[in-house]
Amino acid sequence: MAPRYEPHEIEAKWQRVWEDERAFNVPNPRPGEEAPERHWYQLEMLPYPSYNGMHMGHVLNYTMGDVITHVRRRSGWTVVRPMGWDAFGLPAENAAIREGGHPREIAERNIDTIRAQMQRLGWAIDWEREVSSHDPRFYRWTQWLFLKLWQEGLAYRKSAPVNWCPNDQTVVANEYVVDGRCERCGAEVELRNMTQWFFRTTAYADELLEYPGVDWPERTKTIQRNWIGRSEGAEILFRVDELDEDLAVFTTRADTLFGATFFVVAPEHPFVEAHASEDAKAYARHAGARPAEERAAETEKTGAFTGHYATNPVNGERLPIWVADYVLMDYGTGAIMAVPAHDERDGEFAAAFHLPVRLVVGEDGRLGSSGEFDGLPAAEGARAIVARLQAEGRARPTVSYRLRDWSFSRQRYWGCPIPAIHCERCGVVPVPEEDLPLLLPEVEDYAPKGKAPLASNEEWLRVDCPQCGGEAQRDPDTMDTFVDSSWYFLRYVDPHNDEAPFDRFVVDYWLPVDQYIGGIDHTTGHLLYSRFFVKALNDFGMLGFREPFARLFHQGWVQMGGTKMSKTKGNVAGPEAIVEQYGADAVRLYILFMGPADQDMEWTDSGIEGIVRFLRRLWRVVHEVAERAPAEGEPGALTRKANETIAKVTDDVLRRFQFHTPISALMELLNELGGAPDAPDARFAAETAVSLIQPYAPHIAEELWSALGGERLWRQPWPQADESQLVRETFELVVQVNGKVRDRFHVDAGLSEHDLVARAREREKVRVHLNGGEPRKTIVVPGRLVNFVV
RNA sequence: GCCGGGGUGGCGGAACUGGUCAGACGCGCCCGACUUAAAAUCGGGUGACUUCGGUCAUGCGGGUUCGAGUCCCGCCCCCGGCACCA
Repeated sequence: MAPRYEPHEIEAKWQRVWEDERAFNVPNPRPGEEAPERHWYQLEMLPYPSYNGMHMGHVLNYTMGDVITHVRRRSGWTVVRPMGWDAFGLPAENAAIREGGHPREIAERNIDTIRAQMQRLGWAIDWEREVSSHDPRFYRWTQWLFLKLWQEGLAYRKSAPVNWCPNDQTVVANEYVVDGRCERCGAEVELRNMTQWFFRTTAYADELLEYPGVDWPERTKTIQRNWIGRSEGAEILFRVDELDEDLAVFTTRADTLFGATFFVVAPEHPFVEAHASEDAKAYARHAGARPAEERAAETEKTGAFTGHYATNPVNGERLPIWVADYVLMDYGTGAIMAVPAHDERDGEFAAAFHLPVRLVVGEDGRLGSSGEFDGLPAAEGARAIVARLQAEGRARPTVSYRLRDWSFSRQRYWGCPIPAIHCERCGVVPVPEEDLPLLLPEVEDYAPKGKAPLASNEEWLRVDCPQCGGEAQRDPDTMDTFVDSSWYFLRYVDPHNDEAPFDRFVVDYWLPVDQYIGGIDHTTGHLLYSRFFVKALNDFGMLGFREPFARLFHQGWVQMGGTKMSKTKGNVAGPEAIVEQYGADAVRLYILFMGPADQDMEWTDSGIEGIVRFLRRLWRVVHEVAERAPAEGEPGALTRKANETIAKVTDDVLRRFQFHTPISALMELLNELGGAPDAPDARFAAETAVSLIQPYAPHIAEELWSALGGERLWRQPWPQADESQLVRETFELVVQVNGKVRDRFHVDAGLSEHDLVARAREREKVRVHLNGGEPRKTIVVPGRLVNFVV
């Protein structure tokens, strides 16, 4: 009799063994010593410990990573699979304000809960590499990297309009403003002019458009490319004769220059304040104060004449200069030449203010009314016009981007302090490297008040200038948490390094990350920032690659009530209830069996019974086989089925990234095995089933492997399909007449096409449908079918 | 509007390069066995219609092909990204 299946007992037992035997701890290579050549860096996006526990979306994500880790490990790869915590950030801070307590306590409590859940689920993680962004041993190096980027000119300060969240009382990066609202809290953001720290992400705009040697989903690359928004065009200077001043415009349609009939500047353009009429200034003040969202939603064009004229450099025409809010200050030069005939928005404006319209590109795509350029195709015309103006010093080809530099200062407490000192005499001075980490001080009150909470900590704020020794002040802002997550994957592989953020030899060994798994919502944020960091650090000579993530997979959302699980919506389901009732193996199998991992899925536990039945049947059948004396005889159908399953599971996991179909295949194998537990190859089939299910359900697999007399399944080589067993000796031949199946019967696989046709024609059902006639055409698909066309 | 992804049984989904009557595997449902009974377990059935010969079925309409869920053209619907970006 088989013992009872007690998931809690066997799961605890094997988790202890794995820990004692350091089953999933992986050493780093050392220079001069031999290290495994086949290595694999398996990474899933690090969790944000804002919940007191994981939800099923996390479980899906990390279980997928776990399956890959096991299959790769057992296929001969040395797999590193670390884990850590994105612990800084607003949710912990807001929770602390709401509930009392310190954000550190809340973050660390949540980390403890999540870590315990992860361990309970039995994931193959190298816990000795655990890092947390709020740990001074980590953020010391975040600060160090900031100083490096600053020193190299990739971090700088400037006053610029930034997104201000009035609820969180802090700046929010463009990437995390959705529909004009703060992605975190949903409050409508305002534009504010503030002096902020920026990373010069635009320095890599062109390179970020390319993905050399990188296997990413097409849609992800498209989203990033849309976000970067590269347009080729030209900057053209228009002269304002009476002011003896030039105004630059950016255009992608230099071919329409002869069609310009007016000129427009953005309300925020310095020209308005300097030279515009009082009416125009009043308009600009009013328009500029409106939120960008509202401006964009406006269908009616509004504007005012400034009282000045700009001269079109190509034909000397004087164009009235208007101010209008449909022109944006932060794209191009904040000024445009308006061509109402060839630009929809300019056309609307011209209609509203009765301005002239002049057509200069014909139906045939060639220029007209354009002087010497008449007859040229548009693209060629644009080049020719820019070339002529360039010779006159009035134009140059340029490229414009939608991408903005990343503003990363936050007026909040719970983040990495910025190691910069403001000195009246010396300006902004870096904190000396030997003074790092610059510790986050304790403060009494970190409630947002519109200025950084650290600014109220006088004692911390006051400091001697490292350059002149005079009285100076620390920078009171903290860094965006996306700075932490832009390099955590580098620290994971060298987490205990006290000399540097990471060792180049070590990162060059493990990285780029072989497989990254995470949500597509991070496409224009974290994923773009991480690429920026890696390119910059490569330029600094700190590492030897330019892309952080070689392969990328986005899991679908686990939803409840049709929307993504979120704590604020209250639709969160965690694994604990199912773990408690059925064990970790059941949860792991069930979440992967729910459907294709890249598709959104509606959470329901109504199907868990099927998985539990499967596990119990597996338990019973394998024990039944283990207790029988092996039968004598030739391998048969079970051997072939087992080999087919090996091929299917391996291919699905490693090549197709499909995790639910292997479970179906294993169910099929078990169904066959259950029907023939006394077959001569039952033992082989049982061993194969247990071995193949190990990545999904490692605890029951270990236990059953022991029952079959094996040991340490996690160290056993991944099964290889025996090709010779995949070849069938007979197959079912389908016979069609005019494409309709009329008969099917088993034939020897070795028959020639001629024989197949002959055998097919003998069949009674086929003869009836052939009606005595001769087929006009016969199609033979070897190994499958014969089709007669009459 | 532009770009990307997707529409298959009551449900989740399978069918990987056009080729074994599309629907694997599981859920649900129905029937049966065991049981005093229930649960659990085990066995069987389950796309629709049917005059039981078949016929119709993968969002809709057309096309290519001996053969289309799979390829092509047009349309409808759903999801995601970008959007007054010159």
